[in-house]
Formats: sequence, structure tokens, C-alpha cells
Amino acid sequence: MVVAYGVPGIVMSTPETRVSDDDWRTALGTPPHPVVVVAGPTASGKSAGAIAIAETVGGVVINADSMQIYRELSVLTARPDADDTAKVPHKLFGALSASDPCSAARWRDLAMGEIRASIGAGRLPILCGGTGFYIRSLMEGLAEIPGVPAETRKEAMTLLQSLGGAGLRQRIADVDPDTADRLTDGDSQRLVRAWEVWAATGTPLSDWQARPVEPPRDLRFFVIVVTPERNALYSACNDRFDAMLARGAMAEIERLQALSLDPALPAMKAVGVPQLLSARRGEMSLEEAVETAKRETRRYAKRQTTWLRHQLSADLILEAQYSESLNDKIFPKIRSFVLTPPA
RNA sequence: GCCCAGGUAGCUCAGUUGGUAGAGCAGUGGACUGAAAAUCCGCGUGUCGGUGGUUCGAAUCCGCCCCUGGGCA
Repeated sequence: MVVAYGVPGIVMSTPETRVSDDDWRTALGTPPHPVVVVAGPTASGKSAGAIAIAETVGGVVINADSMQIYRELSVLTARPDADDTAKVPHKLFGALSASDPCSAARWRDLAMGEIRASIGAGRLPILCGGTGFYIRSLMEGLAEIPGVPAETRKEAMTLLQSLGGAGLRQRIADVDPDTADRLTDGDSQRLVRAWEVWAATGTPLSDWQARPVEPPRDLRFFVIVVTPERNALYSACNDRFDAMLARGAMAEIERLQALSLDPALPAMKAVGVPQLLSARRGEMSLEEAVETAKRETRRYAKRQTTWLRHQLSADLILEAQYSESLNDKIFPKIRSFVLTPPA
């Protein structure tokens, strides 16, 4: 295809709206560089939307999903397939091993690299994914906290085991009362985080977080949020899981099981993985596992919707699943976003 | 047709000796600063199948009717 970097799809309509490739390249290459974000809950069709945009405009789809980044999870995360990746370049899909945990900061660094590379190649970077936390970390920045050694994390987990949530929170209250105040006894994950940051750095988490964060000044964003109506979203979630089973989810689970990974690893907690694994072990029937996994998918989609609604400000909200008929609504906005730098 | 067991929240069911009902799940609202597909916090009025009766008072006792399982003919 000749559409390596042009904007044919969105300038085709009328001669007056015609944009030269040069203008487009200039807009991409001039800081702050434009970046498009496509966010939405699972099964909202955002991936298809991102591909459509990338095809039309000459873009690169960059994964912003915490689970699609793991190599071993393909079917189970509905990762873009060979047909998709043939249409348009895809980055950070299956980029890490399931045994190599990602994090918001790590993803942000990887994504930043891909954004720069994409701009360097004259292609519009398009972040696409459902992990709003990752996206916000990139757009707004993240507190500069030194990395915590794996042993310290382990220590924190052990402490949680022996003291319980209430006990650990008590322990944190001695050194970081603000954080202890903010968290509940049941919020094990954040309690562990608070303790390990203090243990590893000698500085309370709340102190680190109080420092101003730096958003990337050389980038500007156009955020599209896809939020389909609840019932439609739920039935799409259910259908999606059936489709995964038909595409070999069980075989993928077998391969994953053969690796004997630590069940505490993020990849092992992806929706569907614990349920299907437990069915393989004979702890529940396949039917029950599927039903539970579908329910978890629905809950996850709901949490994502809430997150996106309150934590991310959107430039364009699509209140239905993505379909080609929305292109007329989307493309002109992207075009003017790219071509209209801030004053 | 007869006998038995049931009909209570969207679903599965509790409901003690009659004092107008409560759990789990589902669902729903929310939080979110380096595990985020994670982790956590809120939210329970429904003709107690229908109807008539007993009673100060019925999901609870009695009659009749309807429905669903199972059994006998």
C-alpha cells in the first residue's frame, strides 16, 4: 500500500480539506508531537478502531494493555492476530515473557520509546488499550520512585501473611501515617506497596507521591474513549469469551500450565487464566469455569468503564462499540488535531 | 384422577414456638500515584403463587384454586 504516511482517507472528501503529505509530516515532526489514544473497556472494539485509524492515517498501534504485553497470552487476551498486524505496524504486543512482570512505569518507558520511534518514522503513534492507569501514567507522569528489589517485595508479602492486613497497616502507620490513613485493612496490594517503598528507600510512599510529576512536554494527546451501553458491552464480553474458547484458549492454558509459573505473577491473574487452570486441575467443571470467567470479564469491563469515566478526560467519547460507520465522526477530528498545534 | 415435595429479591435458598423477611450469588455506584485483566469500599421493599378464612396480628395455621417437580394409577 502506498499510504505509508499520508492522510488520504481523511482528506478525500472535499478539495478544500486536502492536506499535503508535507503538511502532515511537518505536524507530526514538530513538538509537541501528536499522539492519539484509543481507550475503552474490553470488547468495546477499540482495537478495530485503532487499526482503522492507523490504516487511514499511516499510524502505528502501540499496546496500552497490561496483559496483551505478555507473550504467552494471546488468545486469552484477544491480542491482535496476524491479519491485524499485517495491515498496520503493532508494537508492544507480546513483548514480555509472562515470567517478567510489567508495571506502569516500565510500560510507560517502553511506550515512550515506541512513540518516539513512530514519530521518527513519520507515523502517527496510536496508543490502544484498556489499562487506563498505564495511559494516565504516560500522559500525566508518575512519581519518581526508585525501583524496589524483588526481595523487598517478597519480604512485604511475608509480612502481610504473618501480620494480616490490619497488622501491616499498623506497621505502616508508624512510618507513613498518611498512607496508612488512606488505605483499608483489606487493600493488601497497596499496603504491600506502601511498606516495600518505605523499606527499600527509607522514605514514606506519601512523601514520594507528594513530589510534583512531570508530564512529557514534547507530546500532545487526543483521547478517544469508547464506552458502549452496558447491556451491549456485557453480551459482547460473553461472546468474546466463547470466541476465545473456539480459538484455542484451552490449548493456551495447557502451555501456560506447563511453564509452572508463580501464580502471583500478573499474567497468571488475567481474566480467564485462574478459572481455566482450576478447571484443568479438576477443581471445577469447565462449564462453571467458563461461567465464572465471563462474569469476571463483565466485572472487569465495568471497572474499566468507571475508571475511564472519572480518571481520564476524553476529547471524543463514542457511546457505542466501534464500527466503521463511526469513521466519519472520528477521522476529521483526528485530522484537525494533528494539523492544529496548540497556540 | 390420587399421593408426596415445592412455589419467598433477577438466580439459589434461609425464615426457629404466628409479631408484615434475610443470606450468598447476580447486579449496581464508587476508589485508584510503579502487581491495575490487579487491589479495595458502598448499596438488599420483595403483590412471601392466588384467593377466602382463623387471629389483635399470617410467609408461618386452615379451606379452595393455579403452577412446577417426583411417584402411583
